[in-house]
Amino acid sequence: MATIRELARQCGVSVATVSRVFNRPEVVNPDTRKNVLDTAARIGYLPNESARTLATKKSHMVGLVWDTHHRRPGWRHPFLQEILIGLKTALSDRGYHLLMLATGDGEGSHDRAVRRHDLDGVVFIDDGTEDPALLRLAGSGVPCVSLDRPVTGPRATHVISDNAGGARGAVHHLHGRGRRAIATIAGPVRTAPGAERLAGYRAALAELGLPARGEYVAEGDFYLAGGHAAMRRLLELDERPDAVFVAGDEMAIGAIRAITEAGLRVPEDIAVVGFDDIELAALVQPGLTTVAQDKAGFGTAAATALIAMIDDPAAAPPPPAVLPTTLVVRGTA
Amino acid sequence: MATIRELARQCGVSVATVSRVFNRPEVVNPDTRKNVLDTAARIGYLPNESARTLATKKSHMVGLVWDTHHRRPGWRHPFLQEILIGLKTALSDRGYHLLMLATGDGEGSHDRAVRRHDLDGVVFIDDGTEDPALLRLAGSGVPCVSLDRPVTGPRATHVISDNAGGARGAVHHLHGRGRRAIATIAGPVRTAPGAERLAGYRAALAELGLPARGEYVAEGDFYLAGGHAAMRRLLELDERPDAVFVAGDEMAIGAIRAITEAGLRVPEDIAVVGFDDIELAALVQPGLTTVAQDKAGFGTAAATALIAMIDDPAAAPPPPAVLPTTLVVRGTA
DNA sequence: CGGTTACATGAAACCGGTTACATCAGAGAT
DNA sequence: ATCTCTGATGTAACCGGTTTCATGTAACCG
Repeated sequence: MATIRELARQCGVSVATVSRVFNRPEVVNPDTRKNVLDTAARIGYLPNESARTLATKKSHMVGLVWDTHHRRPGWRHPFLQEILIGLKTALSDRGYHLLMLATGDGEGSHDRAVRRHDLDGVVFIDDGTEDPALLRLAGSGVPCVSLDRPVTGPRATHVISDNAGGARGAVHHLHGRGRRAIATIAGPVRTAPGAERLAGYRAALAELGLPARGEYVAEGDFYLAGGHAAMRRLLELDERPDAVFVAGDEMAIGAIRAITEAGLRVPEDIAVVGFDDIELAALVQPGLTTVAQDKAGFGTAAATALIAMIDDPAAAPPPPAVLPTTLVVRGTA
Repeated sequence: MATIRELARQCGVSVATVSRVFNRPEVVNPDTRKNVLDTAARIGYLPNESARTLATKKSHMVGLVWDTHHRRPGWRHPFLQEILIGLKTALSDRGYHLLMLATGDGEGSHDRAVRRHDLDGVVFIDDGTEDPALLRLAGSGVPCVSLDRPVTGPRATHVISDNAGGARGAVHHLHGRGRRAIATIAGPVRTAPGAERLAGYRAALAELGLPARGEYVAEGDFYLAGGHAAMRRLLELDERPDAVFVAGDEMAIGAIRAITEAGLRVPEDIAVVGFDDIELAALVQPGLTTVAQDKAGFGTAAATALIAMIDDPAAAPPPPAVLPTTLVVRGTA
């Protein structure tokens, strides 16, 4: 394995010069530089990352923590792969790598791993506000960015969809289709997306001059069964709604199933708009009209924010990134 | 940040002793050991991974390479999250971490990353046989384990589902339901799963004494549209099949759609069995009967194989792990 | 022409661990 | 009492980079 000293010897220069060629090429004489680079390529020299990290305290690695044993067993993050791709691409463009730190390692191990490996930053994916190890991390001054949930810390920020705006757009769309009795199936209000989408629904009703009826708000759990149950409750109301804004696609599929089981038709009797645009939304029949999140945007926005914080250790954390949503009109509304 | 020398000073011992406490605790006096561990906990000492790696050439990290720009844009690996969880859990139990190395970095960068970071091993996820960088890697003597596709190399092995067995089971199941005109929609035969599932289908026909008709084999592409198109071809045959074994769930959904569009019913007119047991399989209506793969098993089997190779550098690579499949009977057959 | 300056480079300390080898005390053997 | 062996520990070199500081050379200036 070629080391920097070996390379220096072959080039007839000192190790300091070789190091400069790779780290601050502009300060070394162009001829020397070319010579070093050529020989490096010839003998297959690659700088050793551990040695660099040891000397500089910068690992060029960021940790990725995501919950492996989610609140619900069998839960799959709807966008994990897209987020991973976005993150990975944006990070590797800047010379960073991603180290996985799934929840469930020995207690409180995230912050340990960060210190042991000199990680330059961390991203929390759809998680983070409950685990004490994560709070400790966010508070410790390591650059952190959280996806889908706000997080506070001296060098922490987050990226989130425009949940309220997307919800508003959905309700306006239903109104535009002539619906007036518009109900909602909300996510758990203790989650940021759940609360924000509900707020957007209410804001839209107010803007449209529609009454805000308490019985038109059913709380679900973001899962299919919860959407199903919530819809059944809505169907039992005296004044049955003619449209539902559902705060998550999986719940929306459940809701549609409940509607169908009740002998009603979608969208003729009840129109449905979901939120997320999961893969399934395009595959069910009729196709689910839904508010699409910018999946790849999560990854790239997170990478951008993280790198900004890493590059300028003194600066304040960038403001939360709010990703625009898009209404995808298919068959259910 | 506490270093080993600082800890040694506070304990009144040498750095060598401290190092031994963490690496070969049995050779140090129990009293000394306890003293060192206690003070370590008190001052929050954590051994620095870069320094360890530099000294030992073992990074306790394994690379994960998976294709970010798959053959088809928008392709999502059906099990990525489950595999990741299985891998991560099994690896972190043994003190290893996962470093992500997505395809699409600068050309041929996988093997570079492996060398730069002194990675102890690599896992390829549903990928690997085409990229020259991966072949180079597998040939280079780094422990490699590939998921879903065979690989060869001095220290390479793979884990794969019992594709042939699963396919056989599916056909036997259809036969048991009284079907005799059993067609198949195969995956691309150049892929291992595609070829093996087709072989299993043929084997079952032979076992059951059913004729092997060439026109009953339609090749798909593992995607919904391909399954749809393949099914339409099967529907045009003079002797229409009364059952189809489809080598992938997504294709199966497409096939069912084609059947429905033709005015036929599933399973009454044509029974369908898929392969994979993707999330969607349980959510469509009627539920898709399918051959389930052991998703978490992929991750744990890969981790086990990898660690075996890492622990014994001299040994031959373990034989390929073949994961059993399970037939999940739902509504389509 | 002496003095300042910019530029290119080298020598050596340093990052924080591991480990080969040396040392030493005490137990057991002769 | 002396020798040997074992167990516990310490000394110092080493892993492969980065970076401070010193040095040398050539250009620039009044």
